Amino acid sequence: MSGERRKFTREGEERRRDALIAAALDLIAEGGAQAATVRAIAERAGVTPGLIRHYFHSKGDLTRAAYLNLMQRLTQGSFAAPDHATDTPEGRLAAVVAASLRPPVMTPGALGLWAGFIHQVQSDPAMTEVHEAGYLNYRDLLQALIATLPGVWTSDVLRQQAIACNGVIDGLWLEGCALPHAFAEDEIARIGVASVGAILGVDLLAHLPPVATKETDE
Amino acid sequence: MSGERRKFTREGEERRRDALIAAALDLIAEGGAQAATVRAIAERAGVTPGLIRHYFHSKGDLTRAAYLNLMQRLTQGSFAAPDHATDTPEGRLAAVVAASLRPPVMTPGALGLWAGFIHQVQSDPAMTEVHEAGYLNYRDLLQALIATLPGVWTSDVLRQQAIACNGVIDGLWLEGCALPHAFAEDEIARIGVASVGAILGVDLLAHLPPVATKETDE
DNA sequence: CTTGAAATTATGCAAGCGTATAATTGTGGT
DNA sequence: ACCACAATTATACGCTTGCATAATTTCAAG
Repeated sequence: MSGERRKFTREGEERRRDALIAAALDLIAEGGAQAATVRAIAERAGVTPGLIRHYFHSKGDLTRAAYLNLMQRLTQGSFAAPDHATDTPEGRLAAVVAASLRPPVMTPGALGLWAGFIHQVQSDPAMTEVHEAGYLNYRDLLQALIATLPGVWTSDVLRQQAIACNGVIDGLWLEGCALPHAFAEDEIARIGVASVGAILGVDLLAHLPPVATKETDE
Repeated sequence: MSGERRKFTREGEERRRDALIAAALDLIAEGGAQAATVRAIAERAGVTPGLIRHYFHSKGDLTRAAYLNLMQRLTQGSFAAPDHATDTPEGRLAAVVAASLRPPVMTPGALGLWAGFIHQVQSDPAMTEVHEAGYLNYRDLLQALIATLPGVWTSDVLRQQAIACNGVIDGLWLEGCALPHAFAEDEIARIGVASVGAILGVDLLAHLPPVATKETDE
């Protein structure tokens, strides 16, 4: 009657690490950083707590790995265009902005996730570096896209435009995540595309890609 | 030799509540929500932990009160113009935007503080309400300011402009808080004023108020 | 079929958490 | 000068946390 020892199967190291990271991100998104305890993460990943310390030197290590993973997926989600049939610079830019302000990038869970890391980003130098790299990477991609637009600007102006566009996108992303029901369907994406266009002096709204309805990606 | 019982003085209820709230906000800003334990808050406020439950029904109660306090101070910080000698609509708007993107509103601690509450804002209906009210209040003040600008727009366009302007401000605030050293002195404020101007089709940069140097506010 | 190393589980520990409750102390009214 | 009451401190309890370590199980190689 005494509890039998739990059966298990050996998995590759990579799969286990990924599963643990995914579990941690899930929990942070749902319940904040405080909900991502060692025990909860293990349970969600289908293992026992001790295994975490077998794959990660400490909980902080797992946290850092999870944040890196998150940043990569966020940038990819915005810049990996699903089917940008449009081949004009305006069309590509509008597609990136819209993708950043729609699911699955703009999601209540995404905001909680991001917020759950902020303090560690500010206090842990290693995470500050990851954050800064991710931010600058996103902004540089955006700036490269802006540079393809018709018109010529100095690199200084270009930089300021990229910062400003990145700002609108982030700010609208934030508000759309925080108060989803305060806006109409796809309203944030439309406002974002229009605003980026206004900042750059280009009409982007005409290139707003339609919201994907039920496409099974793959 | 056994520890003598600690001396204390009675304070007014309001002062004690304020002190506890201030201590909680300090700790969250410094170390995230996890650092704001009952014991740490009490120590920071100069009292013993039990007193918290004498003034607040639970720790969650204290947290809610602290968030309300924070939101009020943030809005006030942006809209309580210090010395807006400028009396033009453009000048007033530029002053609000600039104030939102300078200390003491734009501060590393402010971001940590805000992020520390996000999850509770999303899960606790009472805090969702406080957040939504604070957001809409800020946006409405902004929209009222925009409406005083020359030119006539439909209320629909006005609403979208307010959302967009609020978005740039929030986004730039976020990035300025998160990566203070990634931008030049007052660069964020300048970009913010310029971007809001671009979105509204008005030249606001000419009205950018100078950064206050050493004025002892009072 | 055995064996041995690696992966996984199980158990335990010290510290910290929020909360409840009892014991004291300061203070204004009489 | 006292006294009662509210403000404050002190103590204790049950629970959870991250981490360390020992005991087992899987699985591939020989």
